[in-house]
Amino acid sequence: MRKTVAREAILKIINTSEVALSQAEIQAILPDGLCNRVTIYRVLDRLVEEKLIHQITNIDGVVNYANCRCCLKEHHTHQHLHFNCEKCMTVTCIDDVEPTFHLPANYQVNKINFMISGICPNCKTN
Amino acid sequence: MRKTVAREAILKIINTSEVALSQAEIQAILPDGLCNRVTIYRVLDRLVEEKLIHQITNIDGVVNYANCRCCLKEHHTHQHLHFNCEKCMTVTCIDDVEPTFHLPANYQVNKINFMISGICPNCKTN
DNA sequence: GTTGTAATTGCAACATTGTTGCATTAAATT
DNA sequence: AATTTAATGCAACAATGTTGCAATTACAAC
Repeated sequence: MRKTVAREAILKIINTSEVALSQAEIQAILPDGLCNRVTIYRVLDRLVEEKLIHQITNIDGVVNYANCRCCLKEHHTHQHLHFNCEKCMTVTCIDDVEPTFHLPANYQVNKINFMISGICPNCKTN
Repeated sequence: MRKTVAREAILKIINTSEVALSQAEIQAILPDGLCNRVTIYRVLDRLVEEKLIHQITNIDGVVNYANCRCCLKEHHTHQHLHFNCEKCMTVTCIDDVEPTFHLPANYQVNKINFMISGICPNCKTN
């Protein structure tokens, strides 16, 4: 929970990004040599623990991270969709849509990860 | 699409399993030396293409495969939940639940992957 | 401001999951 | 039985993520 250079830089990248980002993408954005690859993984883990960012597993298995803008108003859940465009490869939160589901009794829910992949409106028209 | 030993063995394992299985799990079940690790990946890819099995990406990023028992009756979609127990680590189809969602206009949907992780009824009582 | 300490980082090495190119083998058609 | 081409095995690679440990740094106490 210390305010380190790596932590601040990574948090800023995520908070100013319109899309969810993977560790590799964050590393590419960070100034070269600002911190080690492993540090990024560890900072991301901590930020998720502290519930400052969301963790989203893409359909291709890669973990993405996003800010909590979309959830600030309400309760902090991940119960909204994420969309992965197969063309521009971006992962975005579909903020306004909260899918409804009903689990059989006795299931304890810890994490929710709803992903849809396809073509986003941007890529569809262009 | 040839009827090979590897293909038949892998398909049988998936079709008789109550839970979704990863490549590693299938390899562990297969008789030792029946086929190469790479062959398993390739057979699984083909079976998915031919829509004989389902592909599910777990929250931990590992891809799992399951049969289509639950979808035989209706149209062939993946629009049902999958549950990953954090204790027994199994991935199961929640057959009867079809979550509803509503995407904004102009999104083209190709794949759906709805995962929930937590504790399954079995592990909860035991 | 200096010191102490515990969190954080860098590095190297490893682990897991998945992919690719190419030569070899085998299924199935004739 | 011969032919064709899909399927396989092997080796090598690639991407993503993890771990142990020594070195560094944030920050609290003095």
